[in-house]
Amino acid sequence: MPNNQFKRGELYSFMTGMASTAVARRLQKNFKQAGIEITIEQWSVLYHLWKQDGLSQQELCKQSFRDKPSITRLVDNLEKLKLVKRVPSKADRRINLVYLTEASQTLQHETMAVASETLNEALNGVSASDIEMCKAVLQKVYDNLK
Amino acid sequence: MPNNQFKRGELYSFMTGMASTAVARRLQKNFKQAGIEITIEQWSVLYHLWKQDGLSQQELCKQSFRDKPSITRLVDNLEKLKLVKRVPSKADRRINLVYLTEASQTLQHETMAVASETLNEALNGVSASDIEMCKAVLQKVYDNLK
DNA sequence: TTTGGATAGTTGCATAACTAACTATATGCC
DNA sequence: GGCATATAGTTAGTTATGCAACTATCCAAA
Repeated sequence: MPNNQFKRGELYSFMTGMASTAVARRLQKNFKQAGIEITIEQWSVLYHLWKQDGLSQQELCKQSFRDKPSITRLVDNLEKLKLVKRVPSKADRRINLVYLTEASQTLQHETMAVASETLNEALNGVSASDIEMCKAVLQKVYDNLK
Repeated sequence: MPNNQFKRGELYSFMTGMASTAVARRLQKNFKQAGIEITIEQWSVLYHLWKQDGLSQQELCKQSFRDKPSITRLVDNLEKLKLVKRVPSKADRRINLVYLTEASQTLQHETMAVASETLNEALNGVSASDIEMCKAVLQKVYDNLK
């Protein structure tokens, strides 16, 4: 086994996603402060629907990197909040297509503004090239484990 | 508001900690394959006790970046598994000191080996200098939000 | 046509997270 | 001493995750 490039104390923060946890927590807090009453997990589902409405739950699984039960329950909760609606596919009755409601359509700009602000807070003082480097490493890590 | 340095599609993966989630999941899987029946959250608590045994729950909160209820329940579950033991402090009866058991002391090397392997998998093909850069960015992000 | 395998989604169970409200103990100031 | 305040830890409620087992539907090959 090759020596791992992380020293022992650094291994921990990488393993436990210290930075991304902090970002997620701050985003949640900023949503709340802006009067937006959704969780970041719910937001992440809406995020994909804003890009393309009417995705199936299966497609939401893939795009949000969650398993099927997680999506089932997130969509359950989003439906309770009247932010999405399940519509059975006519072509294949196994499939539920998930559609945005008017309420969630209007949420898009508001939440994206908060997310951008949060990201600016998080990345304050980090150069664009360092961000690019970091993104590339994280992508590589993800691909390595896929 | 300044333009944020992430393009829209990239914002998402950063916000949701795609890479660190993948690492955590893989580590959990590798623990299981090695016959180690603990969660990575439990492991992260033991990790701090291996560095210094007999920490209070409050100190575990700080070091593992969790709130008090989370630590209460993690210690509950670790105690059920006979991996730690709560000992009330004699100096201050509000405080529980958390001590490793023999069983968890022997777990240390085994789990650290699996963690190192997992990290090597994750970082395969990433240069040492890129890792340094990435670590620095993540640390900066964490500090920005602290 | 039927049967067996694959796919989409749901449900149950255990663990873990955050918030808020709570108990118990310690400490400092009058 | 006694009261206010701070600190350590627990409990309750909601949301989310992972795994395993389940139902329903589709499809293809015998």
